Amino acid sequence: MSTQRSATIKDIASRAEVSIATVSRVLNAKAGVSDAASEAVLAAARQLGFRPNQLGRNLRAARSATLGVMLPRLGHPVFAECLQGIEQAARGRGLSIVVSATDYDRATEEAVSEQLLRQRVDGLILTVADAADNPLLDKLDAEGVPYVLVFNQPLAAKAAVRSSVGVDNRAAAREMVQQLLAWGHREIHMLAGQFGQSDRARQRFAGYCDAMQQAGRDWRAPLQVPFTTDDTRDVLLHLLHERPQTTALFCSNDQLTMTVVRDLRALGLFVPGDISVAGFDGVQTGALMHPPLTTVSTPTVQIGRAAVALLSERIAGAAPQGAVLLPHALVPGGTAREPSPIPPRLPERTSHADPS
Amino acid sequence: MSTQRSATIKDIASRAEVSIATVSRVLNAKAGVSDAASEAVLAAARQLGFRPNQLGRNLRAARSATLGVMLPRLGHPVFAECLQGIEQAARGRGLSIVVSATDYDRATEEAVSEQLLRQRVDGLILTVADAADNPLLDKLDAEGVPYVLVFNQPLAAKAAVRSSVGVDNRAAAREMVQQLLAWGHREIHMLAGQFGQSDRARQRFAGYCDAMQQAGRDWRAPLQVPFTTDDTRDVLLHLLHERPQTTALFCSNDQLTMTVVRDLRALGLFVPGDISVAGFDGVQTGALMHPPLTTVSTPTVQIGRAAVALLSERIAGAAPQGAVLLPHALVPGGTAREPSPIPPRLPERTSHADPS
DNA sequence: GTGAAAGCGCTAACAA
DNA sequence: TTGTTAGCGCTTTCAC
Repeated sequence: MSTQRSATIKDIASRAEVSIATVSRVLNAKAGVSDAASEAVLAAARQLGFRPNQLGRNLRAARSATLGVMLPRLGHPVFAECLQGIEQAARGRGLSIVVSATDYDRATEEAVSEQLLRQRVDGLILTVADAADNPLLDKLDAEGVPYVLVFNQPLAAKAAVRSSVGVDNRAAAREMVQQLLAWGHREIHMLAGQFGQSDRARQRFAGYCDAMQQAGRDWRAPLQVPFTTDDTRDVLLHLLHERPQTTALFCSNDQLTMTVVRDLRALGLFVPGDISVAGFDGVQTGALMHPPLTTVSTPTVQIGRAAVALLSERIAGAAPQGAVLLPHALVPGGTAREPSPIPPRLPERTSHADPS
Repeated sequence: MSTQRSATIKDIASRAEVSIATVSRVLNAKAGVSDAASEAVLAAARQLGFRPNQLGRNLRAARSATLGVMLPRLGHPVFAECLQGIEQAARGRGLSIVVSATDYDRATEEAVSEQLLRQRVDGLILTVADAADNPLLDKLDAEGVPYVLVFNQPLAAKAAVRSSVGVDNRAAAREMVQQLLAWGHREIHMLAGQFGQSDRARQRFAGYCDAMQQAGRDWRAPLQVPFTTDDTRDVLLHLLHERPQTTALFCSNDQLTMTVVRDLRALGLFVPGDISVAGFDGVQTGALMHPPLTTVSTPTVQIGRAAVALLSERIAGAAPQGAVLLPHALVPGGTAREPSPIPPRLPERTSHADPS
């Protein structure tokens, strides 16, 4: 039990009978110290159980060797995997990360980033709810704070001044929907998280429109499902009665995809026999589902790693690199395939608002 | 674009024509400042876009308002959810968290905790690979560092000097296996992550033994599956040929459970028709599986929140509270039920080491 | 009600 | 090769 304050370089200096400058030099492995002094310092440090105080160092250096990370949710598989990549890369470079969640809330984004900046993090890695028109990013630009966006794809207009890492959401969504069309689906509808809360969802919707339009098919506005929704049965029933020719659904993220697959099944529909479902993200558990999710896999961990690499360059003085797009991949999975020639028998339209 | 150094209280002082002491008092809302001075300071701060430098504050206060968090993996749903709880609770208390992963590696645990301590975090929230005999924890105890374990259940002998939050792994596993026995299963085997890397797995195994022994059934050492394994077919084939009477499997974590369910199916077995599978953790995606996982649900988010609360008390000077056990719950799910009267036809025993 | 000054732990410029 | 000293930004005595 030691409640005593921990040793400082001063303590080492007096014990080793040298000056604090010499102690500092030895501890930082600077040249120009005699072997005798060096050994004495090292010995004293060991005896005292010396642990350098990073606080002092930081203040002096006016940097913290720390990266600020700000993500919407930490428990969400996509962000959790990305965070894993960030942490790993940061640790590899001797950097710490201080992590905050924003719950997709602008006010929280504002508060959290301010807190991070007060701690003088060397730079920021962040996903904002909406990068398209975001005062916070403008502020960071104006202040010259080094940052890298993850998952957000900034508008082309801002690409010159902003760095980001992610996938090409629009192109990837287009490819996925093109695949559905190639399988023979004609009426495909989209379900998405709320647009106001996710520019990714918007970009993926744009990709869906691209593909449908190009194929000469009608598209409709996506059904927007709040992030908190964990029962999509009513939404699905509504959709399927209104558009009974629907043979495929495209979901803007895999959390939603898994929920939809479960709920379609709960409504008595077979996936993919009666209806095909495709997703986006490629979360790990998707591959464990039965059937495995048909989805767009995105390199979440690598996105995190790349963000750290990019941010390090920015901190070192490099100019913003614009949007770095990492490769995605279509996962055939088993929740989507050619549409059945006979349309499914639709379930009764009863409310499931009160699940039994 | 402002590469200029940011304003300090000194800048405010000269602009507001007061002393830095007054500035500090105003910014910290201390009493005893005239309205005039107060307004002048606030105005100057606003004009200069002042942002308090936490680094200076920390050095002076000899505390960082930061909690260190050290977990085996950040992408793992259980830890990710826990981290979400930690972050949320910390943010609510105005604390930051600096987060590191250890990859279940002792050397990394050592290095990471040292790094955290150098940053003078006010306390530590951590999951170690093995809390039973851990030099790092002994060191933290000796140094009087406030910390709270999450998920680890310290030995009773250490309960007086250590704080931890988790579930009663042994009791919960016992209940789950008792449930399987109540359904009529007689030969139940366990699959687990590697013991050396997880005291949780060991405790859950102990619970399995408790239940089997109490029911007068034989139990066997669990099949240990490395964390990196994502194909359990060979392990399962081996087990099922050696013990063809097996009707139920108990897995020490849900990641493993989901993999096992998928692989049994790949081997041509029906779950739960041919064989029942039960898991442990209650990860969110488990409920989206088809059928939903039969598992022990654990309050991962609350564990994180409780850890922050406990740690705050420890930092404030409270004595260690020993092990806090949060309630778990048996989730009936659909991957386990009464055993089928007719034993399943076993698949051929061919190697799947090279999956097609 | 206010200000001057010390000092938290550290690094680095400068002098010796 | 070594030591002295200033100072990073802040809070907090202590004196006025």
